[in-house]
Amino acid sequence: MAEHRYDPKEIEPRWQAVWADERTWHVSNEEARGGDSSYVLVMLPYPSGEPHIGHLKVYSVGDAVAHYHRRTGRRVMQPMGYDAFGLPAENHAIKTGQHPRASTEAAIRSFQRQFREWGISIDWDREFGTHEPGYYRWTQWIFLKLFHAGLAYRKDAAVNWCPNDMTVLANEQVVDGRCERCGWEVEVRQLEQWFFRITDYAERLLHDLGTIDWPEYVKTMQRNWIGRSEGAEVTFHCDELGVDYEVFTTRPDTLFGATFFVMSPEHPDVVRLAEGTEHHDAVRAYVNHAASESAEERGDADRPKTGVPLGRTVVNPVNGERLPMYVADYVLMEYGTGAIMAVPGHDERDFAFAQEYGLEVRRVIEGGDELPYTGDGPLTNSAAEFDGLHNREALERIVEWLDREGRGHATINYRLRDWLLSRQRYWGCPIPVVYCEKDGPVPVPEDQLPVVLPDVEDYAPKGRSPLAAAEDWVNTTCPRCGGAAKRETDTMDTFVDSSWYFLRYCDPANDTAPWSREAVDTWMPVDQYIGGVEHAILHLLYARFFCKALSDLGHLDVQEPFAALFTQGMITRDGAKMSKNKGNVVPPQEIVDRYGADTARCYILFIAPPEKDADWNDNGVEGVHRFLSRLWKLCADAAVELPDEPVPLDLDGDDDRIVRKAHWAIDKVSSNLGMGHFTFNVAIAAIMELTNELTEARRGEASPGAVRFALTTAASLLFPFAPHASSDAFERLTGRRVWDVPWPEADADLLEGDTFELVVQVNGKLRDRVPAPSDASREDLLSLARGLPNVQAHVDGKQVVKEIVVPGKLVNVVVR
RNA sequence: GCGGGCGUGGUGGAACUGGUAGACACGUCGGCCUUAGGAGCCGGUGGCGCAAGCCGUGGGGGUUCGAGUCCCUCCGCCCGCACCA
Repeated sequence: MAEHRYDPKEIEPRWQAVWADERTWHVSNEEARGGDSSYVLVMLPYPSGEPHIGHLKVYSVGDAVAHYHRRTGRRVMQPMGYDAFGLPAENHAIKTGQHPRASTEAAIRSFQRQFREWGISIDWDREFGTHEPGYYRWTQWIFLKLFHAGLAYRKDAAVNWCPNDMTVLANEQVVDGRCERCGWEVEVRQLEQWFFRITDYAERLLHDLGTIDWPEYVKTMQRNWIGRSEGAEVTFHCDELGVDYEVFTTRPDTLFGATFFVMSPEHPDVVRLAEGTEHHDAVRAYVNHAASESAEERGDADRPKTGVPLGRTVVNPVNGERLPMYVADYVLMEYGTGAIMAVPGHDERDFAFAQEYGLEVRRVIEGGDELPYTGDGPLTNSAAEFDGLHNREALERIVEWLDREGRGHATINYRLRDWLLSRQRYWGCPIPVVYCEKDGPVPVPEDQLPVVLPDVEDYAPKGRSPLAAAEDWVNTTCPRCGGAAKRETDTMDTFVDSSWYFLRYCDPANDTAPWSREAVDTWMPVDQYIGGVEHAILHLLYARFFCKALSDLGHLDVQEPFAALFTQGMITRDGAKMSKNKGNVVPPQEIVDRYGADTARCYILFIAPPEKDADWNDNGVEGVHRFLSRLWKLCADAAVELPDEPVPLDLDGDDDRIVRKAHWAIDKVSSNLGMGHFTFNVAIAAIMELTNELTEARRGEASPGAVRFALTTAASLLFPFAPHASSDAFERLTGRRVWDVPWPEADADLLEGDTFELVVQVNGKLRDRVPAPSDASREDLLSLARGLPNVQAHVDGKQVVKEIVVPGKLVNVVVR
């Protein structure tokens, strides 16, 4: 007997060399245009240190999908790149003085090496890093396109500032009042910054969620983030200052219940309003106090309501009543207009405030035992023409009335804010703008791109970008007038870099345009996008926005970049997130060194359905390694021991069993990989079952042809999960490259046996199982069932009420 | 508070439209082989019971010949959002 030993250390590098030498996974745009193509994309990694176990998981998932698509007849692009700008490398530079480019590129080399060692089928001809001038030149180009379209603009606004990272943040990067990256409490600062006008796209970003195949919870998160609400804008006039104030309300039906009016402490008019009243000092003190509080303190809905009167009034447009004005921090400047009409009878927050300050609470909707009542019902205490109307009906009438009178109109409000893209940091894409004393902000002309990021001595942020110190670079001339000018020293949010990288993969070497239309038309949209949940809002929303904006500007023809999305769960250790602090990190390199990449990949896919979090278990790895070892050895032994015969025409005994099992496995694995299914754990279990069947058959009477067929099938089905072992076993058995061979197809005739196991129940309880012919009639099955001793024992002496037959499945005899 | 998801052996998890609950694997127990093994192979393993059998998918109720799956209700856990007017 041949003594083959499964040795991944020998097998894996050998196949990796083949794939590298032959550029097996390269696919040209020309090839893709010729046939059915598929773009399988895993979110590009941020290269820092070494890849971790999460990378191994996400690329194992992506690779399984890519391989399955290829072998079912599609031309697959699976590219790779690096989200190379970013704070960790810069912080490392501050600590060590090492240029962020050096540490980043070292990390990239480590990622590259490990991706090759894992055998991921990447088209390396399309690789890039977002920090390369050849890439960010086009990031700047996109900025200019958006600028010229009015979609990139500069404004002075209250912005989120992270005191630890020393930079402003986008709204999306503030979680619970803290910096999404470092966890520090965010402060509010008034600064002039660059924004992308993503709010112009709020409606489309919301609506088009209906057109894409994404997990429902991700869509829900995006919907919540966009936060559409329908209502009305209503004008309240302040006589004292002769100014109109608009408020947004979703409940114009409660207008007659408004008893006061509240403005946010950040509202620019607050202090001016109080001027000359006895409340002026108190208002200033309140505003200053609010500014000193963190977003987290401010955001607490449970704390008691506070506020100060402004000493002014506004007029309620529906009834002419004068409402006292207040400033209170429960009104947010960033939502609506920064001012509200307060209806304490029908709003819990307004009610709490009214209680605190002894203000009138008026019921204008019937219903509920006590106030505040937030439900529906008929109007009361309103105007004669509205009283008695159901409030939903009254709502529309009141808005119509406001509209006619010019005091308001129906409108839609969104929670979404414009995307603040400026960052006061060094290691990012320079914003291609110069400031001229005469012409103001002037965009750098396209033919002068890229604006290259200069080297600096000191990376430490000092409240302004470290780039400001690069004086030779900062001082330039105005492209418009030729006079002295200074460059923008902020860099772009790194989410800008990653909002279009999937387009660049389509045409990565293009040096006259970011992409050709033909190239993106060939590949876009991404057929299957795969990545972590943490990007449910940030990256996935920004990328969608970019696609829509670039399409509107005529550079693209896709509204949605990612037709289907899959989000994978985390790998934990002892139930906790792996982290260096906890000392529970499993480095993929260690597992790959010990068991080989195939074992590592299979284990991670076998452990649980990939969308779930799963706990790492060292023993589980051993089990998967045993399986691969057994299957590979069966194949390697059979290749030399068993003559290469065809499968016998008449199947019986062991031959019948293993050939049918092979077809069963084909069916099982295919249905767990196809049509957006990601149940790799079940697919791998099916290959294990086939392997177990074959281990047993080795002791039996199976013919060489049948065994070879079943083993070849097992090796072939294994390919998406363990490409090295699969390629090796398959080649030994057939002399062919498994990836050149189409995915096996199950023979429907062999999926259905001549006989099946009839389940026999009495009163729904299992009483026996007997083999029955597949083509047996209902009557045959019934009489077969009735004849069983165990059935008779439960039927005797009782009356048969009903008999249920499910052909091919079961018989249920109902007795009383 | 609002929205979404989940609850199955000692463990991770299977179970297509309601039709054999627990596939596959880990662990564990027993055996073989070994000087030895944390290697390999073979077999058992939801609970109770000598057995026939009974009980079992978070608790309770319902629909059905038949419920892990459908409906109602309660409990527990996870995730997202939250002073959003």
